[in-house]
Amino acid sequence: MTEKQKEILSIAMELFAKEGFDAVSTSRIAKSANVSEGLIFKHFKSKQGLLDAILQLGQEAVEGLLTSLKEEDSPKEIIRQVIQMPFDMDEEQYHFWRLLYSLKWQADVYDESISEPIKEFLTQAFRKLNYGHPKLEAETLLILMDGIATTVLLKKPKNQNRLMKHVLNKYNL
Amino acid sequence: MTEKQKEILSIAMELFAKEGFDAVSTSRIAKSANVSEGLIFKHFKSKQGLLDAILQLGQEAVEGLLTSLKEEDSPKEIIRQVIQMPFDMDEEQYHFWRLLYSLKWQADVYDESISEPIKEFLTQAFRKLNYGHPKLEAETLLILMDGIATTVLLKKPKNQNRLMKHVLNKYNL
Amino acid sequence: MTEKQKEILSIAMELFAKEGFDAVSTSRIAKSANVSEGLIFKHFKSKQGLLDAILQLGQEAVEGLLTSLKEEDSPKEIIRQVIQMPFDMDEEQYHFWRLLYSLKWQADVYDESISEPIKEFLTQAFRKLNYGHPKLEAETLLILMDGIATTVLLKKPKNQNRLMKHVLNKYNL
Amino acid sequence: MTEKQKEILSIAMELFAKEGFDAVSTSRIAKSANVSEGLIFKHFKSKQGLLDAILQLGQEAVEGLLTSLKEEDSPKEIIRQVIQMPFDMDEEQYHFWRLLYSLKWQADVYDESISEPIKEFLTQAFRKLNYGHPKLEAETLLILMDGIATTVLLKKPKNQNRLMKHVLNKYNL
DNA sequence: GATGAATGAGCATTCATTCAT
DNA sequence: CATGAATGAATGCTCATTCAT
Repeated sequence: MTEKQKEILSIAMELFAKEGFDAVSTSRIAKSANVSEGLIFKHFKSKQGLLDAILQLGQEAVEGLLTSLKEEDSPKEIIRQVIQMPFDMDEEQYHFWRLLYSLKWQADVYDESISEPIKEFLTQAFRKLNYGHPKLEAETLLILMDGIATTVLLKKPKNQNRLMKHVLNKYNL
Repeated sequence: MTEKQKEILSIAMELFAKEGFDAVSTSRIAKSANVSEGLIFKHFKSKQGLLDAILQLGQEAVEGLLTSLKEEDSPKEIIRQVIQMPFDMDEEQYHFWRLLYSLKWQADVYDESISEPIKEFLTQAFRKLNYGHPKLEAETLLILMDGIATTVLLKKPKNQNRLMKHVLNKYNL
Repeated sequence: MTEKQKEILSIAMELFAKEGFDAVSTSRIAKSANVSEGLIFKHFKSKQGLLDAILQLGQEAVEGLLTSLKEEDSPKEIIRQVIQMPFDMDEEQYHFWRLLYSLKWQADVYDESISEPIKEFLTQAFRKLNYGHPKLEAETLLILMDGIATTVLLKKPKNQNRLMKHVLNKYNL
Repeated sequence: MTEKQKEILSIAMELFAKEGFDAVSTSRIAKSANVSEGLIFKHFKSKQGLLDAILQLGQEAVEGLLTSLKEEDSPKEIIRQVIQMPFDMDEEQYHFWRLLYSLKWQADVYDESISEPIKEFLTQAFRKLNYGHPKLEAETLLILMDGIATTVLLKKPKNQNRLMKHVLNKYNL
């Protein structure tokens, strides 16, 4: 992958994340990335192809996270890690997740495949801890994390730390 | 407001909700509503004006909900009502909220003014019930409700009822 | 049909005829016809749709010619009329036929439906005149007329009249 | 000329012939010929240069045909040879002539230089056979052959042989 | 109130072509 | 000889919007 290709991907992800896929034209991406508009299409075939490439890259990063979850077997630690997830993102991750969350609202794109394996881990963790409805408990926690991610992505709230501790506390962590 | 105006608003809300504001052209709205494209601009000045009119109408409906909260003074009842909110929406409300939630991700549009008064009610309710951090507790519950609303709007899950009961149970309701 | 629509059709036909469908951009047509480019698409949906509208119009004109052939029952007169056809075209017809002939070479577009009924008339005429192979004779004459039309459309030769008489003479007319 | 150059020429001729010069992009030629797009421009300077090279090659082949006509001095044989020309083409010739015929309709490209010397031969042949208007007769025959070539190139008709004999018969051959 | 003709800017995409390697 | 990254202009087409009727 060329330097320019990376530049295009990074700039496009940022713009898509901030303003939405439809609201950003390929011409703007080209200008922001200081390349010709044609180059985008040479490398990524279409605007959609560009988006796909971005998602592909993010997907791979996400899978890294999952591996670390997989290696953990203390149930408390698994729950703790899931709760902490949305609270530490670097700039790159921030853009990726913002993009992913905004895409969910576009027609047909909703895709739960990312959260499905996490739900599995959580369910087992809650079962080990003898929760009454481990699956429902896992779902509820994931939904809460979804809400937290949304808040973090949209409001960048100042009391993130207190919020995190409050949630950890709810699960006796 | 004429019959045609209502028709335009309703159709536009549905399309915006399902596919996103940017992804729906005024021409498609006109065709779907069986009116001329010109009429949309006669009545609503611009595409943005059309969106504003939709949001205005929804806002008024939301304020109705708030009034009923205001008249309630049992803290448990207030919390119960907030938790139940996302679980019973009719078709019209469904479109409105889906639109509102999708708009949050567009540049600059984020607007917490709707949830702010609810947060106030919840904080007071939790305080009356002697929760340790009533404000944080209110924020957390609202975030959870946000996550639940997202799930309901995007996945229309089948176990809505169990989920609702599970959450109510967490707050001893 | 608006004045502007007619203008677009006429200008487009001329440009397509002179330079070929692919070689003429919709932007050039718009400029030549003094209308906005958008208008072309409002009225004719696509560049292809514009071409179709042109062909449609020409087709109707051609069918007029056929009716006059149909009413003729002297075989000699039928043959004479067919031979004379390519020699008297006004400017409008000239453009139409040039366009039609140039389109034949584009992939897949070849369409003999126009000449088929004429071939039928000619075959019967030659049969009445006791030609040995009336169908083959009709085909040959049509092929010759095709060649003549090509010459007339491309070279606008000066000796058209002599050529016409020479051909008429070959068929004892 | 390298193998790759020949490949490019051959593929390009076929595509130009089938779909028209304008309708075929250099990128498609490159892909079809399994070479890089850059190579086409290295060898042929421009898309037009590529076309010129193709025509050049064809021209040389045509001149071969003329030499054999030149060596024939029986007038009947000359006429026979001209009539037979369009009826026996191999694949390569077929593409070349289809391309040449399609190019005639493009602006300005009409070029009679190829047929001019043949017209000369025919005129002399008809004169030797004491036809009344040898030049007009030559022109008419060439026009008929043009029509026949068009038919053969576009329709690949099944009765080519009967058609050829019918024409030969018209000239007592 | 309602239509539909008309616009001009912008869109994603493709084009022929150049050039460093 | 050959590639493939890179360009900038042009393409067909859609957009939100205006306006005369």
